Amino acid sequence: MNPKTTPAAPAREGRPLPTLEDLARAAGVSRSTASRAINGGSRVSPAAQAAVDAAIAELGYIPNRAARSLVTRRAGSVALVIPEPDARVMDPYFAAVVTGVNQSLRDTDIQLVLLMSRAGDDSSRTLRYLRGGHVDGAIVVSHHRADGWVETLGSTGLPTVFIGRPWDRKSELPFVDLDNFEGGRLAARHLAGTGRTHLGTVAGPKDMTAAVDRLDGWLQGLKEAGLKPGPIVHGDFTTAGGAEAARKLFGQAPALDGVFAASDLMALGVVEAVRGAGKGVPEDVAVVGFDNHSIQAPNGMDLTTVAHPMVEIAKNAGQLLIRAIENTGEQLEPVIYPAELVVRGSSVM
Amino acid sequence: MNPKTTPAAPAREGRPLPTLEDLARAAGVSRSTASRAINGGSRVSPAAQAAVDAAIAELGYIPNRAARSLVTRRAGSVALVIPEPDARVMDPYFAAVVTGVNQSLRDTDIQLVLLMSRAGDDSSRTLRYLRGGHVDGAIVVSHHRADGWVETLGSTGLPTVFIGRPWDRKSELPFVDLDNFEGGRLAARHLAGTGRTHLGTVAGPKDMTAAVDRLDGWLQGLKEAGLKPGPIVHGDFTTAGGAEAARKLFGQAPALDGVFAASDLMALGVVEAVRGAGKGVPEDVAVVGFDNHSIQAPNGMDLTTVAHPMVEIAKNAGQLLIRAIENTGEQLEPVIYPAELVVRGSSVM
DNA sequence: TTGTAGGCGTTATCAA
DNA sequence: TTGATAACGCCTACAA
Repeated sequence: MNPKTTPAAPAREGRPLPTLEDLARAAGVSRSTASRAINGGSRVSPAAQAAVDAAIAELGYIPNRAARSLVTRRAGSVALVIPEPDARVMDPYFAAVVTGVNQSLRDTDIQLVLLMSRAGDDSSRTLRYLRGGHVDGAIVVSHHRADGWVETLGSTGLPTVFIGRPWDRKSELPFVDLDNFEGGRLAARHLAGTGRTHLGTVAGPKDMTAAVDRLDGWLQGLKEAGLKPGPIVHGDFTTAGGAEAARKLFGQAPALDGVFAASDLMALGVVEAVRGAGKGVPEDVAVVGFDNHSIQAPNGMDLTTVAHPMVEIAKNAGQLLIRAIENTGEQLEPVIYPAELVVRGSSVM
Repeated sequence: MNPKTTPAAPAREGRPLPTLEDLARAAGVSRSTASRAINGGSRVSPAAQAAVDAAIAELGYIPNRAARSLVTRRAGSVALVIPEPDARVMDPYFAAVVTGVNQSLRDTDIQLVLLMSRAGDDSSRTLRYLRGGHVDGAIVVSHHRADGWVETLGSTGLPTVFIGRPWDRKSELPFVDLDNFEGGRLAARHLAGTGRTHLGTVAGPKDMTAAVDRLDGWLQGLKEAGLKPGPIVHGDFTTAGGAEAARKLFGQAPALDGVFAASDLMALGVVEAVRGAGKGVPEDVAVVGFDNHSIQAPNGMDLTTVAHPMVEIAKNAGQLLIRAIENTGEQLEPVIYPAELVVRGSSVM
């Protein structure tokens, strides 16, 4: 508890906002009746309801949520926690997640707030926010191994849902995820099935479960197909990272005829690198990505990829969170979406 | 006041969070002393302070912000309002804005929350959130003509700063912006100065001041140079939109030798379209963008553009908001950054 | 330096 | 159907 520079607290100027008291007086009813009229209006006479409604419009009354949440123990908002440096906050993946979560909240009176806690930054500020009763629950996305969100949130009792399997397998916290393992396996099967034999891998960050699971599945698939895994390089899920990784790959093994990249963005980088080296996709090198971002490589070539219904997954996470908040005592189980391969031009001629 | 589906409110399970009362008891002091120890510790004996600190650690105490804000009238957080459909939420511009605002809050105990209110969606939910005392102030970015944020927020008294000049010129609300008019003018001067005479325009959305100001400045610059404005098409600030606009442009006037696009993303689309038509940049057509996003066109050609220090601008907006919240009564003036042209390969040979 | 008492705006309980 | 009244958790004069 040592706020750095909490600014002094001179109350804001201007007329104070109207309170329930003011509203009740204007409507000629008691505070309690006004309160009931505001919240659904059960056991309120039509006359009283009308009077209160009129007063609301006249005064521009809006309930003070701090006061309300103090007694209801509900904040009326949920957080989407993004433990990424702000630069990466804005990639298509997060756009999809935001879209999906918003969809799940559409018929609700719950407001979504995005919380970004930079790694290395004082994430305890975010934690205080989360635990201080500002939100009724949290969805954590893009969780990294060392960020500690699982333990931290798990111990607070704040309803929490992860998008993407969290690291701590013992954790009881529910999550929604794609079957990343199976996705990797499908990629291996596909490339093996089309006759590719010298395969390289551009894996994702080692500290994210999605990357690890995709890699594990891919290796398992290769094994089942009787193929040896070729060189493996880890990228950061970005296009530039994918290109760089691909160059390393071909530096180690110039004869590769197939590459699996753990994200479409990286796959795009791989395509660039292959072409930059004067080779063709898919004639010389087949490329398979992951996510089905419907990105096109520069000259209109489409990427073979593993479908990843991110919007749907995020939406499901939102619904799960709502159930966790309403907490009927039920144990919420993880939800895992099946993986599906989408074959396009980058891997078959 | 008619919450759609406010879920029933069964309090969350589990042990209740420790309260100040619990803390004080554990520390063997009174509530007030505990409170003082928590908030800066003035007039607290070292012994009492130590006892309270120990109890905090032991209990994992975190103040309930709803209760606190009820009495202090401070929420400890500010909102960044983004009135865009969630799909567009995640472009580089917003990434820069988030980065900048976060920087301004770095030494503060204030948490930044992102609020996205889709156009067409019930933005009153966002408004209730804003007015309900959940935040101490708001920064509005990407404000559109019809979204009503100026009037709405202006009337609430909530400290508000706009990034980008708001529509309502009468508004007293402070804002931070680039000198977009001058930026457009610089672009015109530059193209005229390099001998281009048949100029096309890819303007931005008509309902955003940045787009309008850039266009006005550009037209003014052309006038000063004695050039007639060629065809004008409005795009949506995206690459695809820019390409489409460029094709229309060349459909109307095939002999264009220069194009000004009101954003780098659109300029990129213009470059694509020009090349797609078998012409060269800059030999046949010079292209000038806006924003200095340091994007490269596919084959490594760099864009001439108008610099737009978005991070810096957003940071300034955050600082302005903090001052508005601390409100020493001073009238906060708009801040306008000078425009600067960055000449690169897309406009000169 | 400490503790007591009152109030912030709302909802919930319980008589009337 | 209505209206007192008591919390909710915290801060802050004020008095000790």
